[in-house]
Amino acid sequence: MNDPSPIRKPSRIQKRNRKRILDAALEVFSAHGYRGATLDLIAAEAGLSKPNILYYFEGKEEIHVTLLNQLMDSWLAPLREIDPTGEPLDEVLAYVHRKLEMSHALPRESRLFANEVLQGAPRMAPHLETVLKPLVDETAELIEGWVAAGKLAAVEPRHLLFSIWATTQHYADFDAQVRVLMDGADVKDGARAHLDMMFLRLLTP
Amino acid sequence: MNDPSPIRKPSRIQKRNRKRILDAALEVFSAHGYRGATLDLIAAEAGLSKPNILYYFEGKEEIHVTLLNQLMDSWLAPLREIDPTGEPLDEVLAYVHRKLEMSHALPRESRLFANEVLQGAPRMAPHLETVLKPLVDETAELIEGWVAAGKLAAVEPRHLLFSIWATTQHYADFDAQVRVLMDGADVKDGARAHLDMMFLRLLTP
DNA sequence: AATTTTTCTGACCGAATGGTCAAGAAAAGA
DNA sequence: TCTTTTCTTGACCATTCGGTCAGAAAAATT
Repeated sequence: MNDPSPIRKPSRIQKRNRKRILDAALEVFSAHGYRGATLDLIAAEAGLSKPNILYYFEGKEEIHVTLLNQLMDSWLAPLREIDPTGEPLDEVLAYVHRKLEMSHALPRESRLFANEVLQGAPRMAPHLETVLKPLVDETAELIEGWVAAGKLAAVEPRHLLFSIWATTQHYADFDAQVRVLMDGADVKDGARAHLDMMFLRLLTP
Repeated sequence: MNDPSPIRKPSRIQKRNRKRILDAALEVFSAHGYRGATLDLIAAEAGLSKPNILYYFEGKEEIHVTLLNQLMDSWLAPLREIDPTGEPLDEVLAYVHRKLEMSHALPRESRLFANEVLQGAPRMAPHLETVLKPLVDETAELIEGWVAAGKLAAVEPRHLLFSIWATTQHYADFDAQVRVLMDGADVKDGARAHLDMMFLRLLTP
């Protein structure tokens, strides 16, 4: 009676406003962390009143969780695109490129994720277990197969993935530091060339 | 009159309690971020009353800033230890080891730093400019010299440093994720072997 | 147009939080 | 021992924050 009915499909206004709220929340959560973000800030950013925010979402936490759930999918997409039938070296390097591209195109998402994991992933532990882990296990097996077939140099697949994630997301997550140290210089192309060489040298059998 | 005199040298009790407070604050700030940390939590962790905390520090922010300033020194120590007269490849790989070792021995410090930079380094921007940047500029020149002398493969020094920081600190900052994906397996030795190989292959001329 | 349903908001509320203060307890100094 | 200084705390305070609610405004439905 006081709720956007969970049965009916969402109205035009509902779709528009939920989108506005989630976009504003992404901005605020990624910039201030979960505790640093306030409903008032999100409301202001969204151009809506605070009670109206709470008309569309049950509370601060639900907004955050919704954001994280949505993120997980797009965040893992590049990993899912690795083609088991492709040329191993090309596939991994293309994955590095996709991750770097995402870090550049979606820095807020990267920081939202980083913030959550930094705090111990209190609101995302189940997702890590049920969504991320199986996908990583599968990918690890694939890479092990490629290594065994002599298509890639001997690497521990999970540590390889950690290295790829760490180096690509670093440009989004530590942007404040990168900007200080690279003042003005073109970061993106330099990063791409560097990571390309690094993983090429690491993985060439 | 209400302040630990800034002129006199600190008493035995002052030294002990300031240390307790900073240690407790490191624990709390690194686990919850600046906003998520509360004086009550810090006080409880330190085993002191809240007003007593505020007898030794002017406020929450001063504790945080003190912590960051102290951190900066020990954090950059491994970089300062690079010997310009040493064997280039050995020097860089030893630096990687030191950073990985720190990530393992001082994860709270790593997360404190990560938290701060993630939020845009609001309380540390000056330090990054005045302390970190000059040191990085100097190190970059050193590495460029080594590259020009054919002692190292051609790399962009700053991106190399980013890669080293990102990959080593990842094990502390994203520990929650690493633990999920590596359940039980020995992380430390695997990481060391992996990073060793990665940077060896990258930097071998 | 009349009615029902959805969307929106001003005014509030209780809890949490950073911080203050007067005065007591403990050390240190004489 | 007596006095002074340092250290400690219970009781408060003002603000912020997540959240509620009654009812107004706007859409949709009839």
